[in-house]
Amino acid sequence: MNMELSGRRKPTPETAHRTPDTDTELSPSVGIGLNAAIVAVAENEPVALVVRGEPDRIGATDILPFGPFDPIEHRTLESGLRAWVHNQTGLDLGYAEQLYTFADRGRHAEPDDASPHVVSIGYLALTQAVGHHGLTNGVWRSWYQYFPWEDWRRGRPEIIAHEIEPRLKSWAEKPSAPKAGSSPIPRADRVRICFGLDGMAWDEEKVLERFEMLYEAGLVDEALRDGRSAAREWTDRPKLGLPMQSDHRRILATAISRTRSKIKYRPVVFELMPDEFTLYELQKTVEAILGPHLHKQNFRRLVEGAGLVEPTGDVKTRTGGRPAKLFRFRREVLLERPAPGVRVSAPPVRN
Amino acid sequence: MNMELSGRRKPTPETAHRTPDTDTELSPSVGIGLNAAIVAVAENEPVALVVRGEPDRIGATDILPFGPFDPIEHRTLESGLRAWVHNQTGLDLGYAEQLYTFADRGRHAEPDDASPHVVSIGYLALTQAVGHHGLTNGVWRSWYQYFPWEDWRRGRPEIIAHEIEPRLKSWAEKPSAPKAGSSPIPRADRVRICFGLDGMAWDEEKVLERFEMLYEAGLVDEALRDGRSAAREWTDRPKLGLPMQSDHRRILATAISRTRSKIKYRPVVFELMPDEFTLYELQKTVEAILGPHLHKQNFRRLVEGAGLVEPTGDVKTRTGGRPAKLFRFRREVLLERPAPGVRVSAPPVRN
DNA sequence: CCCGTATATGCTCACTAAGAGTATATACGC
DNA sequence: GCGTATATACTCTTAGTGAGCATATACGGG
Repeated sequence: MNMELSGRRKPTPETAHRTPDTDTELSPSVGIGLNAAIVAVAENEPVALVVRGEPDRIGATDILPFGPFDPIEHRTLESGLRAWVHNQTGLDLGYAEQLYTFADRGRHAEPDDASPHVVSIGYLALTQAVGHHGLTNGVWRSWYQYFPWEDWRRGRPEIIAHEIEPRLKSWAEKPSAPKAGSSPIPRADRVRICFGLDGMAWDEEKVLERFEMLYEAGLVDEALRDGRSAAREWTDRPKLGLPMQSDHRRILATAISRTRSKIKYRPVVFELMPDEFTLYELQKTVEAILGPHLHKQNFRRLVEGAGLVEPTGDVKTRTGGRPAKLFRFRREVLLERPAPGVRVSAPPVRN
Repeated sequence: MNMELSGRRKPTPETAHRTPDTDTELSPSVGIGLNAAIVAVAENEPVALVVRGEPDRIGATDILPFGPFDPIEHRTLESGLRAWVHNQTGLDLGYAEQLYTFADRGRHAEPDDASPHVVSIGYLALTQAVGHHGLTNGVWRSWYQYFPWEDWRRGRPEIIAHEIEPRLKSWAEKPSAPKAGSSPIPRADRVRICFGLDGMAWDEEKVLERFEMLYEAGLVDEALRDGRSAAREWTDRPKLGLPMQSDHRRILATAISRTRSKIKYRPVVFELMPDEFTLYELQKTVEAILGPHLHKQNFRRLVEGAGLVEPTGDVKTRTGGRPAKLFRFRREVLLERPAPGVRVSAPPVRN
């Protein structure tokens, strides 16, 4: 509501030099877009649901399901999102949470100021890739296709040492635009921290920071499309992951960050799992999302000790070895602990 | 950007039953409001900056600084927020981060459907209460005036046992509206978890959940104003904290939640501190925000061991005892650790 | 001037959680 | 039947954290 925004009253009589112009239209020509990053894990591969559109000027075809928010038709932001996702993909979302509201990027992309400005509200949804109830449109794509530098499952991805590290280091040597206010952290340090260079630990949660740094350095296609000068300055700009249309790749990066962080203190992994699963399957799912730094015995102790799962009594055979006990999510843990999750801690420095 | 929202292209040709009506106005009549929860700590009291308006229909006068987002004038959401805050209070914000975008509450408050619908984007800002550069309007109010049940500094607040617990328990006995989909957690369990009843631990981060539960149960004034039936059903509804106009109290609750959580993994306390401070002052500030569950010696070991502070060499005398060493924030910690913060863990169950 | 008090600071101990290694059990395939 | 792959159990070590005790230093009152 924000009644004071609806033109009834001025905020405070004594207020300052400029008060909100509450008697005229608010935020003229601002559209609100709802974007869904729908995440699942299929065969140990973390995937996101994308729909394909016509290639844009940088050849990006992939789009996250989206649609404008209509306050008449949609009771809430989230229900609007669910409606759009259903209409575009046939999927009925389960778990969904709001991520972030973006409005400040890509203004350069559309110099035509008559076009409406858009604020996009990103959502994260978690679901099972198989047993998706009625998917009619869209494909599941590994999120590491868009962010190959995030895939540490087979060790440190080579793209970091070969492509990213040298270019970011040369970018760091250029002077950054001086910002007003406090002394900013030098670029070289930001690079080190973001990408875990020179002995710094790799922090798997910094997905968004890394993508934004690559954007700022002009190293992802979207930066070129948006007319960022840093992008034009490269003579040998590599292809760092698949681009997406609009700022959808940034929203997906936010979704990955949030998923990686939330899995540790809320039992959201189970949104990605079938009803029954073995502990090994659960571990593989967690590793698909976080990276493979998990010790099998400790993982087992962790999830059982935290009361996150309970055995069903059945076993799964044909695993290639001793049959594995089947488990299910133990819902009662929600009633017992304030923040249950797969509390794996950061891996040691692996460079 | 979001070019596909700007009327240039349809999302996907093969897309489903209904595609976004991109040829007409997007999200008609949606205004975007920017709201700032500006937090400081003054004399060991956590405070928020509010401006006073005319009383609304429930007598609420307090408003968070706010204003509509204007995409022409404001380069980014955050810069728009800073402009509004400056204009309304004279304050130049330092640290600010986005909290959440609200759109789904209080529709009942304004049955006049011709009034524009508003989406409000909440921001959290942290600053020093003293040395505020040029505050011309607005007052600092303890955030516990709005959320007295959150103030555990003198033990468990009596308002929980006297007012909240009995009423929430009787509310929990009423049947909740059955929701479609998965089996929801019973109200009684939600109450226990939210407010740490019956031996459950108090989780100081659940500020928003608690406020929303009180709203849902009709126990805060805003619920009555919004015409929630649960609010009308109470014959002896108590006054649970000061109400605010619009949904600003909810935004403040979100801000407190975020502050309490973020202080643990990012060095944001220092935004609230003067340049030089004693460890005891730092501890008191942390306790003002989180609650007083800190062991002095361990706190000291924690912040020094984490490299968060460094001694200035000076001491502060007239402390009533041995002079205390003065410290300052050690900025280099940002370059060393991925997630530096005052990593205090949850207090033991205290009921 | 000395001593009580309040605060600051240092040290130690116990308990727990987490990383990592070793050993044993059980099914499947050749 | 036996090798192999996987599941499961047990143990060791180390780091972190909660908590208590001891000591240092200034201020104020008798």
